[in-house]
Parts: sequence; structure tokens; C-alpha cells
Amino acid sequence: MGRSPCCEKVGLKKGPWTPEEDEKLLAYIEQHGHGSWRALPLKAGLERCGKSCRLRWINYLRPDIKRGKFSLQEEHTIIQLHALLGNRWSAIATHLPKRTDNEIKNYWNTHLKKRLTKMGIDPVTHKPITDALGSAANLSHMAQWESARLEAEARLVRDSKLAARNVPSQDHLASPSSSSSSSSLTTRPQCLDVNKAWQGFVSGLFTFDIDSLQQSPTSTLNFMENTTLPMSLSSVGMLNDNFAWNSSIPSETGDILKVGNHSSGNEWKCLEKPNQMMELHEMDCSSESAWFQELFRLNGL
DNA sequence: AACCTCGGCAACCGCTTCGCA
DNA sequence: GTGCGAAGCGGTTGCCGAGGT
Repeated sequence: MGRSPCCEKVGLKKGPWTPEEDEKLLAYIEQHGHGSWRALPLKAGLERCGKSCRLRWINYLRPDIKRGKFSLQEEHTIIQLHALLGNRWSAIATHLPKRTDNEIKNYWNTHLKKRLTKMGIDPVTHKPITDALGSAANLSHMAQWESARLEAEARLVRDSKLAARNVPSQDHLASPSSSSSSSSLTTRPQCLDVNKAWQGFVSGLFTFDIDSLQQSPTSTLNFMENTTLPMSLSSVGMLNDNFAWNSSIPSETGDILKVGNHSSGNEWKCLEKPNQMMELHEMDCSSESAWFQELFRLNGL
């Protein structure tokens, strides 16, 4: 019983790759392309399984890989996309084309998850961790937050029922699995009180102009200016929730993904990808304090 | 100097999804 | 529609180096 191995493992090498193996794999792929990964090791003269070769190529040898520290911009993109997509690392990696899913996953697990936790944000739900915040002020904010959230959810249920009765058939959302209407995405977010509550909660940490994010339901924020931190940590807690406002996700290809959630579900949609240039703002945020300092600086604190 | 601990990351494992016959 | 092989994906492991004792 049991699953058959992906390839004949007897005699196959495991563990770290040697420079010679890298050279062989690189030379073969440059000359022939990878073709069938299963057949590749034999043709390339490698005593590895195809899977191992594929991983080595994708995560290390591919010429278009950017290595080294993640910029603050990249970190924010990862956080935002994680809030939207969860642990779908390959999906996240598509918005950071020079980074591999493995690298992003590792970076999340070793850096970002810890930072969010330290800030009192649950890295899984991207919501504030209540029991980690003991002060009365924080509890007050949290109560305000939770109350508004529940109210908003109730209203969403109500509104979605109404919308279900009155949904136009047009659907131009990018998501192939989408079966929802865009109508809810072009209306003003319904839960501004929630945003306010959240804004109140985070105001002790950051002063983000959340209202400016809400000026347009599908407002596009561009990182080019480097003046506002779009959908940053304050908004992370809102993402992937029923009442999140529509906003934009930058990608390193220069695309700004406008996203919004469907009022009748928890499903996020990509609305459009205006082809705008985006400058990456490289910063040394290796230490946690530097990271926070940079956030404060960006937000004029 | 030797040992220990811990963090970071490359690589592996096994499950899921995809594509084709 | 079904079965099978290949590829993709995410969770986990284990090695290695840096820092601490």
C-alpha cells in the first residue's frame, strides 16, 4: 500500500545540491528547456529525481530570481496578499514575480508572522489578538471594533439577500471562478462605522488616513508617490472579511490590482489590472525597530 | 575553545490538481 | 466519465551558521 514514489529512488541523491549538479542542470535547461521533469535527470546526467530538479530550478537556479532582503514594499505586498489569499504562496508569488513561493513562505514564517504577532495582529486571521492586548484602552477599542464588526456582518447578510434578488447578470471580474456580480463592488463600502472603529483602534499605533482610501469604492492607490502607505497594517485586519472596503494591491509587475469583496460571500475578486509603473522603494528594514520606524516615517509620525 | 541554542533557509514529502488517453 | 501519470503546491524537516554561555 501507500503512494508509489514519484520516481525510482534507489541510488538517487538527496540533500543539498553541489555546484557541479547545479551546473549540469543549468546547462541542460539552457540548452533544451526542462521538458519533462521526470525524464530530465537522466538526460542531464543527474542522479536526482525530477521533482528535486524542478525545485532546484524554480527556487534557486532560475535566472529571473531576485535574492536577498525583501523590501518594505514587498513585505507589505505579502502581508496584504496573505490577508486576501491565506497560505496560497504560489498565488502570492505571482504578484512578486522575482520571488519564489518557497522564499515567500519562508520569509512569512520566519519574519512577518512574528512581527504581526508582536504587533498584536493574528497572522492567520489578520485581526487583532484580543488577549494579547490587556490595557483598558485597548479593550475599549476592541469592544468598539467587535461591536461594529458584528453589526456590519448582520447588515451585510441583510444586504446580500437584497442583492441576490437584484443581481445583474454581467460579470466582468477577472476571477475565473467568479459567479458573483460586480454590482456590490461598485457601491460604496457598507461598513464605514467598522472602518472608523478599526481606525480608532489602530490610531494608537499608526495614523492612516483610512477615509482617503474610501473616497472611491475602487480607489487605486499607487506606490509611486511613496507618501501614503496604502492598505498597510491598519487595513490588514480588515482584509478578507465580509466588510472590507475595496482597494488595490500592487504587484511588482507594475500592475495595481483593484480588489473588492463580494457582499454575499467572503470571496475576493480581481477587478482590473491597470498597467501602471511602480517604483520599488528599497529600504533596509532588517531589524524590527527599523521596520516600525520606517512605517512611522512613511506616515509622517 | 568547546558546547549549546536558535533562526534562517534549502530541500523533501505527500497531497491535490491538471491534462491526457 | 474514468483512470493514470505528471506537475504543482504547501507543510514540514533538517542542516548549517551565528550568537550566546
